[in-house]
Amino acid sequence: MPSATVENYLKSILKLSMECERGEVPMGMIATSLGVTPGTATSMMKNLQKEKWLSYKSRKGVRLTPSGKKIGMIMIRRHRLLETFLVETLGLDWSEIHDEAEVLEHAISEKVLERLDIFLGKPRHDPHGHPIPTKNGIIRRLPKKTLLDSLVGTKMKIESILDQSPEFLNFAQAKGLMPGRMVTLVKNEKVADTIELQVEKMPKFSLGYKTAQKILVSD
Amino acid sequence: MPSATVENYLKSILKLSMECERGEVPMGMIATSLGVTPGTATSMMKNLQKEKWLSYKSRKGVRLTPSGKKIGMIMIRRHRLLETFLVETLGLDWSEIHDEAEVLEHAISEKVLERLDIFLGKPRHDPHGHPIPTKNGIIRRLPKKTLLDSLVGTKMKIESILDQSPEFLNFAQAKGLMPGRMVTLVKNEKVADTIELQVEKMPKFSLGYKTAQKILVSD
DNA sequence: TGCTACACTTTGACTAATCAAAAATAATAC
DNA sequence: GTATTATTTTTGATTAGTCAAAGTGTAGCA
Ligand SMILES: [Mn+2]
Ligand SMILES: [Mn+2]
Ligand SMILES: [Mn+2]
Ligand SMILES: [Mn+2]
Repeated sequence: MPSATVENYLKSILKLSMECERGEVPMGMIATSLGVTPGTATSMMKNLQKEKWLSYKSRKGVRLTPSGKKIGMIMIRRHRLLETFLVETLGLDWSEIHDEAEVLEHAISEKVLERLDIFLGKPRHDPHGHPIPTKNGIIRRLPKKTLLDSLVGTKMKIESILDQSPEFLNFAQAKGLMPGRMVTLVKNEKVADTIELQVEKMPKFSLGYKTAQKILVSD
Repeated sequence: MPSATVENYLKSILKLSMECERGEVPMGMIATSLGVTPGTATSMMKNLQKEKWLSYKSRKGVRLTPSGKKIGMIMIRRHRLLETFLVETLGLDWSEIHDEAEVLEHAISEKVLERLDIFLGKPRHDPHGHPIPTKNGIIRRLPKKTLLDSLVGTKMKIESILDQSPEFLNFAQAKGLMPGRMVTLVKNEKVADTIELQVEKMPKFSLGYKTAQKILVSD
C-alpha cells in the first residue's frame, strides 16, 4: 500500500527514533536523513499523519504510530536480509550492497522475502553486524559499548559497524575491522584524539576518536 | 536512466514487435499490453521519441531504435533471469513468479544481475521455456511450431508455454504440460475444435484449438 | 462517392513528490 | 529583554504519469 517513497520515510524515521532516544523526531533530522528540503519533509509528514502512520506536532516533531513502526520495521528487515543475500549468496563486497538493497527493498514481496530468509538460514545479523528484525518486528538491541568505551589492554569482539559509507567499509575491511573479529585496544592517546588497535593477526593501526565510536564491541 | 514506467513500455513494445512481425507496432496494441488508455500511450510515445528510443508516426505506429531495443532486451533478460532464480533457488511455483519479476526487474542492477546469472549457471531458458537473451542482447528465436501444427500420432518435445496467466499455468502443470516433457497428439477433432493429448506417464486430456496454439513444440 | 465504425489524438484535469524562496516561529546570545 | 540566528512552515511552481471525454482521421462498405 505505501509507495516506495513512504517506505523510505517510515524506515528512516524509525531508525532515527531508535538512535536519538527523544520523544519526537525533529523535522530537520528527517529532511537531512532523506536528502530532501525541509519543506518537502513537512508536507510529507502531513500526508503520513493523514494515513495514520505517525503523529505530527508542528515545530515539535514526529512520532510513529504502531502501524507506522510496523512498516518501518518491515523495511529494515527487507534491507538487511537483502544485504545478507548479496554478500553471502552472490558474493558482492560489503561496501557495495547498501545502495543495491536500498532499491531492492521496495520491490521484494513478503512471500519472496520469507523464502529468502529460509534460504539464508534465518540469519540474525546483516554483513555489517546489524540485527535483522524477525517477521513480527522484534529486533535485538545493539550493544552500547564502542571502541572508545574500553580499557587499554582489553580484548573485545567486534559486533557492528555503524558507518555505511563505501569508503569507510573498504578501509575497515583492509584493517580487519569486521563483525566477529577480536580486537585489542593497545593505546589511548587522549591528547592526540586517537587510539591504537590490534586486530588478531593484523598489523597495528590508529583510529580517531570520532571514528572509533562507530565500531560497537562486546567483551 | 529510463524510469520503471519507460522500461515497461520499451520491453512491451519490443515483445510486440517480435511477435506480430509487422513494420510498426500499432498504438492500440501498446495501450492494451500496458493496461493504459490509448491517450496515455500516445502521449508516452511522444516522450519516448523525444528521448530517441523509438520513432513514432501518427496513426501508423511505432518502431524501436537500436537504443530502445537494447533497453527492451535488457528488461527481458532481467525478467527471465529473475523468474529462473525465483523457481530454481527459492522454490516458488512457476505460476506465481511473473508478477514478482515484473517488479524486481526494475530494481536489480546490472552488477547484481550478472552475479545472479553466474550463480544460476547461465541458464538459457526461464521456467516457461522462454529464451533468456545474452548480456549483449542476443536472443534465440522460439520455434514456430505449436501443438496444432503437428500430425496425429507424432511425439513432440514441449519447448515453451506462451500463456503467462497463473490459472493456465496451474492447469498446465497439473496436466504435465511443461517445457522438456514429451507429448503425443492422439486425436485432432476439427469439427469439435479440439485435440487430444497424452503427456508421457499421464492420463490423456483435451485442449481447445486456441489454447493448443499457446504451446510451442519441436520434434 | 459518401457513410459509418473503429482507431487514434487532443485537451483538460488530477495526484504524488519534489524544490526555491519567502514567511513565521523558536532558540540563543548579548 | 531585545537582536540575531537557526529551524520550520507556507506558498507557488514543476515534472511524470495517468484518465475521461471530446475531437479527428481513415479503411472499408454501400
Ligand atoms: Mn529504499
Ligand atoms: Mn546495513
Ligand atoms: Mn515491469
Ligand atoms: Mn516468463
